[in-house]
Amino acid sequence: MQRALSVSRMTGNLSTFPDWYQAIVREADLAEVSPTRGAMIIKPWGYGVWERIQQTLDRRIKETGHENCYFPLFIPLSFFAKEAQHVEGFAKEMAVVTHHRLKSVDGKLVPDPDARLEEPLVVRPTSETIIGDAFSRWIKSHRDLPVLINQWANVVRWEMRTRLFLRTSEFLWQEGHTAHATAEEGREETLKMLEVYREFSETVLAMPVVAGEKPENERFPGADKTYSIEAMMQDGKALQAGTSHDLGTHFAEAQNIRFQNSAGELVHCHTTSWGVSTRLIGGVIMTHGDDDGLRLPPAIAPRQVVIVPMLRDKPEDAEVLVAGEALVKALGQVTALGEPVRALLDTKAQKSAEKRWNWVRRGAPVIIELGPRDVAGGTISFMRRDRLRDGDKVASQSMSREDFLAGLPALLAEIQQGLYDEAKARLEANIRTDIATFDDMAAFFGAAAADEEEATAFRGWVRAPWARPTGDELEAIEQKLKALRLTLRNAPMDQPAIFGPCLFTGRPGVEEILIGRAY
RNA sequence: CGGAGUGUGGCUCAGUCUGGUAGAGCACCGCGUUCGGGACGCGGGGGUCGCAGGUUCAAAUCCUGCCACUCCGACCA
Repeated sequence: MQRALSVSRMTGNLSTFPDWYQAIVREADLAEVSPTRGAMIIKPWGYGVWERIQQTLDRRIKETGHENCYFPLFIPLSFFAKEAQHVEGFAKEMAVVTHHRLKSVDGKLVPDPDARLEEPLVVRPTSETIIGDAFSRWIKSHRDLPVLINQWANVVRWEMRTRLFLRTSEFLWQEGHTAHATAEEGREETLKMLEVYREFSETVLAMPVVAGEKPENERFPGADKTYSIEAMMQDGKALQAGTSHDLGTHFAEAQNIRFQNSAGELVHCHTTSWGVSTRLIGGVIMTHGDDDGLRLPPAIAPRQVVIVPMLRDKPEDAEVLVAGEALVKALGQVTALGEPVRALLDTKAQKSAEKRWNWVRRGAPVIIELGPRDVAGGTISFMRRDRLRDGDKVASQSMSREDFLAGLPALLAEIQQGLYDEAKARLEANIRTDIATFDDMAAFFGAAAADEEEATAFRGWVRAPWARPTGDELEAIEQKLKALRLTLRNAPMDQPAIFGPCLFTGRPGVEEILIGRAY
């Protein structure tokens, strides 16, 4: 069987998975590496996916009472000195601006030594510090609370090794920042946004996740509690797809965010922050992609229906194009998944066969081939990207134009749901809950695997009770897991009533935790 | 920063050991025949062979230095 991609994601072992991922990013026209180290160029189709993510998530952020705003890209260096854990967490990956002018020296452009900034500026790795500073001025009274804001922005983290969408030195995200009067309100906000992310990921991205609390060692620098949604990729690895942090009063104390309560006392706010990034696109690729390329859930597909006109440099071409334009218009009148259908007539001067496969690779959910016979007969011939093939053949179907238009909302909803169900089944089938000892777990993850093929085979995750150790004991466990290339992912929100013994210590368990390999 | 590897047209790579006019497939351009399941024929454009030195009549090829990238580790939401 011919594949659209030159690389298969599943060839017995998963050593080709990274190649497959890169092939999709390139061949689905999503992004490319840029001349700037570690940063990516997001191409129109990839950016279109991001815009869909923005639109659908932004609506949810606003529906939960938040407002958008914008803070500066540059943050004075001194702002980071205020919260010790925070600076320790980010110090090693900050881009710093030290000069404001270039100078030509011996024909080479260099920063002008006379133009050194009094105080260096950090390109934001996240905005808690500068937003907290604003909060300290905005908030005086309990009547000012809560403050609920969000910003869509780019941030920079100077990572050692980068991968398109998954870890880049610059990435796009949204970061929500809120301030509350009480610990209880802060906790509620943190969990509310975690739930927004879970619902968004599952219904819009069709990407099932496990929402839970991160263990102490994986917390955001300066947070009381960090929660995450974790998605399982097709190689069995975990992708942290979104985080929500209960910052307690750490940042409020460091930045003097205080208010007078109704009793007249001056007290610290409780703050939160939460974010998702362009990494989600990487998650979508590794959740839904197949050997023919990307498969986009209709909710985030920039174009849900693409019409490829069958043109042959003959007089009837004009009729086909007219019919195609009319069809785009008619599709725009159809409402699916709560919005007008996004359709495109691909008039690019390219062979139709080529265009068709380009849209297959890009993951357009429904691809219509519109030829003279369809125009004459009033029919629509189309293929579903989620069920592209029937054996070796491309599975194409045909129906009347009326039936197609009437059935399209249900079709797009079915594709959306089908992609979710497929991923959900994979997630559920690959969380082992029957592993009771560390050695059994090590064996399961192929610690003793003789060859590379066995060592890189699909594993999934282990979910097991643990005693929630802390400090040095947790550190030791982390190191032990690291030797197996494993990490603690999160303690899922849905916990049973009783627990077996701790996988690591043998003591009575207090909750269940997920363990797996991660991106 | 440690270990390994790779730098040759847009992409994937051959050629390097054994120095002798820079190649293939795909992609791209033109013409023709095709076109509703990834077409074919003929013609064509495009590369200072990562960079800088050196050896030589002659360097992609040999020598020296440097740089970049990839993978593994370290690091990392």
